[in-house]
Amino acid sequence: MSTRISSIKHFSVIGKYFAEFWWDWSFASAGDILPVLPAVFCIEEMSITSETGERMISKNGVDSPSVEEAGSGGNSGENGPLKKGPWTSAEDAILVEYVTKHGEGNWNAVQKHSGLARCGKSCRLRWANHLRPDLKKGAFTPEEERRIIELHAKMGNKWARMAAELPGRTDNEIKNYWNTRIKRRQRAGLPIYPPEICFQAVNENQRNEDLGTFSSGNAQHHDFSPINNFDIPAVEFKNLELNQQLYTPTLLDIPPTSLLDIPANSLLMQGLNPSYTGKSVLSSFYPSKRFRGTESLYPSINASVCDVVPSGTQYPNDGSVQIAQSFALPSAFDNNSNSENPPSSSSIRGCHSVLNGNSSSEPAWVTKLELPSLQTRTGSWGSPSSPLPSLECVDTLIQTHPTENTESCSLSRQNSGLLDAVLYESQIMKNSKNNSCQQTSHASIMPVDVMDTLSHDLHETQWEAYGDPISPLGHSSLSFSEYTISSRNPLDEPQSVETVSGCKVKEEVVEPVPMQYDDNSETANLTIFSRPDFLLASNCFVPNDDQTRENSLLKDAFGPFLGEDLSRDCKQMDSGATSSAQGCVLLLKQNESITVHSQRKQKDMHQLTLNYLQNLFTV
DNA sequence: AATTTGAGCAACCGCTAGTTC
DNA sequence: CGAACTAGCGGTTGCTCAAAT
Repeated sequence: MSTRISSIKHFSVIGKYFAEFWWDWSFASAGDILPVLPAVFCIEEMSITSETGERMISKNGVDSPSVEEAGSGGNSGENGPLKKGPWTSAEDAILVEYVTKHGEGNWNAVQKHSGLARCGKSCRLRWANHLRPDLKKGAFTPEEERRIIELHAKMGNKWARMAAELPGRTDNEIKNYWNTRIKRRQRAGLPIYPPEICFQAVNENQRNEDLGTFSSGNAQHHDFSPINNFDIPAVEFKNLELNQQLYTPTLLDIPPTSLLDIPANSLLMQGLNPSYTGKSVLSSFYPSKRFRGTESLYPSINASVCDVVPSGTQYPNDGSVQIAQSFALPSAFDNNSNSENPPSSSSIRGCHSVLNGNSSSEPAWVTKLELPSLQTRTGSWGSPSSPLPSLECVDTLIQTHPTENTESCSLSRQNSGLLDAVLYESQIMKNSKNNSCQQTSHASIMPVDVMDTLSHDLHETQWEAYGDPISPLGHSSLSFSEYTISSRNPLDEPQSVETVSGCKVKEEVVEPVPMQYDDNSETANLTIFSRPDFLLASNCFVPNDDQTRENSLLKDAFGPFLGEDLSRDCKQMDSGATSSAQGCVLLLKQNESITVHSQRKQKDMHQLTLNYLQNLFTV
């Protein structure tokens, strides 16, 4: 026995494994628990003597009670310090016994009545995550994994709700799984959502819209209807190694990998159409935290999407300008037409803390990043929901045709940073200005009824244009069609990775099955709403009073920085046009909120933004 | 064989929000 | 109405273990 135990480094490990055994064999009924306890104590006692109680010191330096203490309530914690760190089987037993007797709830009473030196919260977590008899142990099954992906595509980071859909699984478990999966797939350069999930979610969203959810204009339901909940799931991108050197000072103080993880081309696509501005990139900057009930996550976006914008009149045909709009904040494009979401006095309404009424002193995006899932929003937003193809999807799209342009190898997103990618795309856009002109002229946002009637035409013209494999966006939209169809196993890993001129690109196996958009108005509509450049509609292009004020701010803020170019740009904005500068100024304004914490950050960001714009204008 | 690195997991923290008293 | 309690969330930390170096 001692040999067996000595092979296990920590008694908590014993407890862990024993707990599994214990539950598997002893939890047929709650009444079966207690007879097992002596065995638990026996093993742990031995492990302590053989391995010492090194782990009894918790990380905060509080002496943890020994097993005996925990078991006997020697360090009850009612007056003494509460124990932290891994739970022992003895503690588990105490907790289980307590819950068996008294039921769940009133967790703070556990400590008082059972002598367990754990806070109520810890007890609750332990019970919920490990001791509940209905918990499923072991790794997720493929089916569960598939389900998690699906659910995440619909719900975002609603771990508890996801857990509710997966019997026996806990939110923490799912969260850990998801985060691990994200990391793994990011490392592998894979899209987070498998293509079929993308398509499925988009389809579901569209179906729901067709059922009238979005026309109800009722925000009360969106929290109950995950699919319609435009909640932005958190997607963590911490470990992607791309371009860290270049951006380590980081634009906007966003962890560089997080920003860069947003595929440059998706930024570009957004940039190509200012309507894309408000959400995917910026929602990453302004992640949703939990919001409940009637809260509208992005009221300004809400307003923006449904506004009518004359087509083709207000977008400067300068790709670089438009690109910069990728960085604009939602608030910049909010003309507050939605009475349900009155204009905020803050010009940075995209900021989560503002939206949620929180007065966090720190911008939410300093520490949190989320990417949009495939969710759409409906309800109070009263707008056609925009089933966002995940950025990961776009990411994959980018990689689908890596050799279409030889330049992509020298300046591909894979090998260069965001700025490089932007510059690269700018160059391409210059080369295909005619194309982009045509494209952007269609890039305006119109209300859903208009969209309905025009979607067909839009598709025929714009979509084809996007499908041009030579155009800057050609590969994107084209491959999106392919992408959504060509999936095999959603969990498939890439078949191969090939290197083209030093650029590592993932090879996607694509079955060239064309979508019949034209024959299916629903699908066509879906296509339009799914299009990245449609998704982030903005009403900023309709000048109003707010706009005028904004533009005046622009001039003030950017004049000294950019001189003639920007001044010209701002003048255009005075007449209703918009500009990259607008977004950047807002970034600067946003950055001012950082100043409280770090003038250095602000300085860095000013410089970075300035450099960015200068690069744009000089490409 | 020793060390390093990274994945996976459990647990915690800080916070917000809902519910109950 | 406010306090206490609880649930939930996002993020983080620390640990173990296995693979890589």
